[in-house]
Amino acid sequence: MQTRPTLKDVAELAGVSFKTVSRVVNGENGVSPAMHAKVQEAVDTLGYRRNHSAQALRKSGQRLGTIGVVHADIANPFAAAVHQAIERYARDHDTLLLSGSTTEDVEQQDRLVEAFVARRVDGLAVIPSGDEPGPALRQELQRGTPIVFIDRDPGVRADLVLSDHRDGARSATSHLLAHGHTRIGFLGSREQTVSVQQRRRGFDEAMRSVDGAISTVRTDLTSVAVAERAVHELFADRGAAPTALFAAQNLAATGAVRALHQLGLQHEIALVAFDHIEIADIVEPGITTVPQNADEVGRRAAELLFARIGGNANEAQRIVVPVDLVERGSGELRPR
Amino acid sequence: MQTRPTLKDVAELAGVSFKTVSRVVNGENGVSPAMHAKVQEAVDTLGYRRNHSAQALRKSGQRLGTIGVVHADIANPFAAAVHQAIERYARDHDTLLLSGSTTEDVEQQDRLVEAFVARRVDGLAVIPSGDEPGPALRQELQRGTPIVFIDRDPGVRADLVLSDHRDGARSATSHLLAHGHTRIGFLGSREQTVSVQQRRRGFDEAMRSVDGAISTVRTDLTSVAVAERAVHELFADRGAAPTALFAAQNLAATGAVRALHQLGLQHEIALVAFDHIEIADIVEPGITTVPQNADEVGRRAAELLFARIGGNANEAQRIVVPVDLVERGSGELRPR
DNA sequence: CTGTCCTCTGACAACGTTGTCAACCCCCAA
DNA sequence: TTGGGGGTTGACAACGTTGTCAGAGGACAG
Repeated sequence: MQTRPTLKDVAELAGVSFKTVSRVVNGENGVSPAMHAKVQEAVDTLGYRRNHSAQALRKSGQRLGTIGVVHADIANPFAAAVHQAIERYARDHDTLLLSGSTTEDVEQQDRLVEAFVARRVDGLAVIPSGDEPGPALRQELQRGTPIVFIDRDPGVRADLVLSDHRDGARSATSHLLAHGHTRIGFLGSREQTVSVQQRRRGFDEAMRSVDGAISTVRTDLTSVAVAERAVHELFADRGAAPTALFAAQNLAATGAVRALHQLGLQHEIALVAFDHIEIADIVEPGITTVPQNADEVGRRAAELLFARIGGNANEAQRIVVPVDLVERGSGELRPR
Repeated sequence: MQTRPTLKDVAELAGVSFKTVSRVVNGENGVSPAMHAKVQEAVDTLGYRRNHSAQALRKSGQRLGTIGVVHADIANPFAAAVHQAIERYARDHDTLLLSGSTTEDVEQQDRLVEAFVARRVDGLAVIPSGDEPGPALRQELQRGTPIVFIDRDPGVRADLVLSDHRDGARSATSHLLAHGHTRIGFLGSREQTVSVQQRRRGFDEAMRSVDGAISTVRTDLTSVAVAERAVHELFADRGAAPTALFAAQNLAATGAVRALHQLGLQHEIALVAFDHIEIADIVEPGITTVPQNADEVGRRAAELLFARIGGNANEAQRIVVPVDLVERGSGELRPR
């Protein structure tokens, strides 16, 4: 990439001072029409684009119209939907998104935070990995950098928007219990992930409320394939196996559905899945889910973040977006 | 956000010149151990982070470790998967991703390109919207800015990585024809989208190769809901309706599957879908697909882009990633 | 003991932009 | 005719960093 034209280059071509070009480029008034036209022509000829770094440097301390989004896994449909919701909001505020994905690695998360901070983003939206922030993120929190956490409690006081994991899991589990199940399997993804821990807690609470209810727990089902295998193992011995499953995360849910179908058990083993599943209503039986509202989560998070960036210094807020169970058949199967 | 500490602030605290701090921060040698320790302590105390804008400005013309990714729709699973593949590659090259989504709007695409260029990204990866680039993008191409296009032919000479849309559509359609169908419906998303045009072309070619084959074409099915409705309409009059469907895009495919199931036609009307569908093997019958290899597409695109950034000045390359049909049942249904 | 070289440190300019201020020109009123 | 004022334009500093260069001081050889 060759060097780009600067204000000075344009000025030279137009035969004026570079400050005048700056005025034209920024649409400031106090430039005569003739001068404006002459400069504009030179700008177009050279294809001048303002150097954002120089501008940012000059106006350091001010907002620059960029926020950083730190994902745990951008390929997760929930994360992608949240991303889109944030972007939609940001666009209305003339703000761009820098983004990165940590693959659930706290160190990579810190590296991203440092890279974003070095670029002097106006603020950060973080879907936190691990159970607590790394040193870099912690320091930014302390500095008062505008930060909003999404989907998972970061374990520190800060703005946070998340679904009601615990209540969703509790109602999913209660739903299964209400349909007569007493042996229920819990399928979780990364055990370290706080949101999953919350769902686990909701599950446990519901199970404890019924005498004699027996839990079977499988965690660290971090991909569709792993979850699929786990369910196969679970039903290798039908005698001890649960009669219903609560899949606490979308990938685990997909794996579970797949395995149940492969085993021909989809009409016998009840299933409730946390999070949205694309064609939950097409499979037979339809999959009862507790879908998250990614749009709402993303939008509320963006609102909080931009409020902070705008100078809001109130106490940290915690927004819990409710979730509601959607019956589609799989969760209403009764034990044989 | 209050102002951040600068080299000068650290220098003052440590009682040295700011140039010495610069040396320590950059790990340059020629600093005595005692000095290094003293400075490092001050750096840690203040939580100094280098100002990327200033660094970028000073070394203008050099690479800065940021690339811009312009999506047409980041929430599309294919795009998200490509994004992730690019990021994985970029991370190995110490490069960050700036990203934005155009919602298929050429003007928004140009706005994003300008914003990225203003930030002096090292290069751009673009999933192009519309059928030709806007003026800003066009200018960057002319400037020789490293740019790689993904998934869709942009209509200009430039590096390009895409799936073999035409061949995939042709083989999908031939597959249906080979199973005895002569009335086949084409379900397309945005008609302006080049990749969809290519799939349409492949479909037409296959249809023309068989005497008496009748096409029914529905396009601009831009969401699952719209596609669903279109399929309902298509089968309002069973007499004239096709006996098989080729869904040329993932959202259209999902809509089609949903409608067929609602109509109870999933065992009568054959269906082949372009692109990956998450639980294609779970529904009954399984959905025969022509999946794209998003990982491969993203990786190859990143390779091309980084080669350009690295100075490769060879002629523009066009990489076509093959696609292969996967039989799962829905595409092998024969007409009644 | 002196000169030379090497190590460490600092002064200064420059990157491209914007804010401040001064200078200029022309017009109009006294 | 002259002075003042408004409208334009330009000179210059500053943002925070890195590259260049020079200077200070110590070690070592002659």
